[in-house]
Amino acid sequence: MATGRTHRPATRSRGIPEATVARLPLYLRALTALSERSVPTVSSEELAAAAGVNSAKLRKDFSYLGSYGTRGVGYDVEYLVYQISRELGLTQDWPVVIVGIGNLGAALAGYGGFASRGFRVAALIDADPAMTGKPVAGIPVQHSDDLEKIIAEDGVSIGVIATPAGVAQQVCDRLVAAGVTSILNFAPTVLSVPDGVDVRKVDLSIELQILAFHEQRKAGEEAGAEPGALPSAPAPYAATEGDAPARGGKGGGRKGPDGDAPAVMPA
Amino acid sequence: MATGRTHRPATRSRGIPEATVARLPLYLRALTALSERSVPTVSSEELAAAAGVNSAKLRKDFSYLGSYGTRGVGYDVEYLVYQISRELGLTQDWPVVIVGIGNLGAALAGYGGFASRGFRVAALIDADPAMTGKPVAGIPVQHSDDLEKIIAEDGVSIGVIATPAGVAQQVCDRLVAAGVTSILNFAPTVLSVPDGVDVRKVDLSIELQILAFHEQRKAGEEAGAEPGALPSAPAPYAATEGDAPARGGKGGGRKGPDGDAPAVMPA
DNA sequence: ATTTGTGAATATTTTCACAGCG
DNA sequence: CGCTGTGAAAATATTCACAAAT
Repeated sequence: MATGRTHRPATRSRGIPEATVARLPLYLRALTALSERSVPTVSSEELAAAAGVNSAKLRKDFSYLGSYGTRGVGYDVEYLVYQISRELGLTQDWPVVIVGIGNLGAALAGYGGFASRGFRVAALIDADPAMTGKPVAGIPVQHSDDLEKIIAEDGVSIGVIATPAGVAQQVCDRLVAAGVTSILNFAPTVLSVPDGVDVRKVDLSIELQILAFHEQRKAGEEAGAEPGALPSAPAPYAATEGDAPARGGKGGGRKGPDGDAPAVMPA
Repeated sequence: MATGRTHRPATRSRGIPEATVARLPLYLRALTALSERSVPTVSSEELAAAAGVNSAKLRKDFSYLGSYGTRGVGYDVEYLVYQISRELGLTQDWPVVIVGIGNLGAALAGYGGFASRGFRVAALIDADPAMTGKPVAGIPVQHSDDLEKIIAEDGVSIGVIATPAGVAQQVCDRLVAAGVTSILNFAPTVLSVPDGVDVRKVDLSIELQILAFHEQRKAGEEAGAEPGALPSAPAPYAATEGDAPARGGKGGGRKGPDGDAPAVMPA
């Protein structure tokens, strides 16, 4: 899903399925909340509800980690918090650098959820000289000229890119060259990285588009058809020509000077 | 994946698989970039590379939309942009409200990727009276007292929650009561919503945790075992007791006053 | 009595590989 | 030819349902 190319069966290693890995943080969050309320044990049913999944799935997920529950009783909260943390690698310290300190970068820097897990914001990096030295969330911003040095000195292996899309790839290249092997990308671009480097992306507008899709569906279903909008099923095989840009029409093409690519994203 | 309970076959309607829907925005972005460079056609191979997927998957995805390509040639860029936009519901205008105007909310408000698709930031809402009237990204912040009125007046059906976790559920409840049926949640909480309301979540720290998992794997593989860290396979069935919080130990339990739950997230 | 852990059944997603069309 | 569109196969993921454990 993120690794370079065909390489290993993706879900390799001791073979915890990717889908399960993606849910572990969810369970961990729910468990941490219970832990804080000093709840000693939970059943799969309760925990599943708190995490927003169904209990069969949760039990199956946990079964990949080992037999950490007690039949007839449930799971010991503290014990499970520890086991999941360990599995996720959160029992060790992960220094992280955030590159691009605009609104988003600042939000990330101040985000409590990082510090409370094994993550430590080792440095904030921005290309704007005016930002250099300015403290954001209590951490002084450093200039991107020093990127390589910072990464080497702190032994950083995880980088967060919160720059404008236009410079994301070059920032990525520098991070990778400097030794970073995991990247969380907020810029709306596909990053290409060498094999062995993991990239995960968070694209704010993609999520909205998925919502729009479902929203549209709801509107179309609610009463046969909509006024202006297309009705439910625009039969496959181009039944809906007419107001579509005449297929193959190579001429001008609409789309103002605001299309999308250089996405303004705060830097 | 977000709808209330067992209800409809999830991937219902004209039956575009969820996995495909989730990739359409990706294709759209790549196509828009091509469109801006006035590229008239693309092959599945090229487009797949630009979108970061493999070409068989892309062709399969497009096959759910209809036969929009030309054998031996490829896909007409403009035509495909239109078809995907329409499928995603982006040919109509979606007014969106953002609740919680901290760093994150401000980043979202200024995010170019919204405006460039069918999304229009109809209002920014914050509970802090000091924020009221202050323009953020050119839009004046409104007070949350007026939330219901704003949603009704603008016919908003999509809401973005960027508040602290502690108030996310109540904000959600108000949004839903006021008529919002799709929610994008950035607060690290599981929101419960009535049937028929879609929720998608973006959790910044979850993504990092998934990266940490893979990062840990890399470290463990690279040379048999690690110094301090656990080696690759902590055999199932609790082989790894010892430094774990004695199972069932109900007493104190570690965990400072910084656990996680009330997550500080900027408001 | 409960509630876990898990095989087996089902559903979904990805990938292969090639017929068919332009 | 080259490239799409798609059945069929393979791989993943989810759900069922119940035996086993406390």
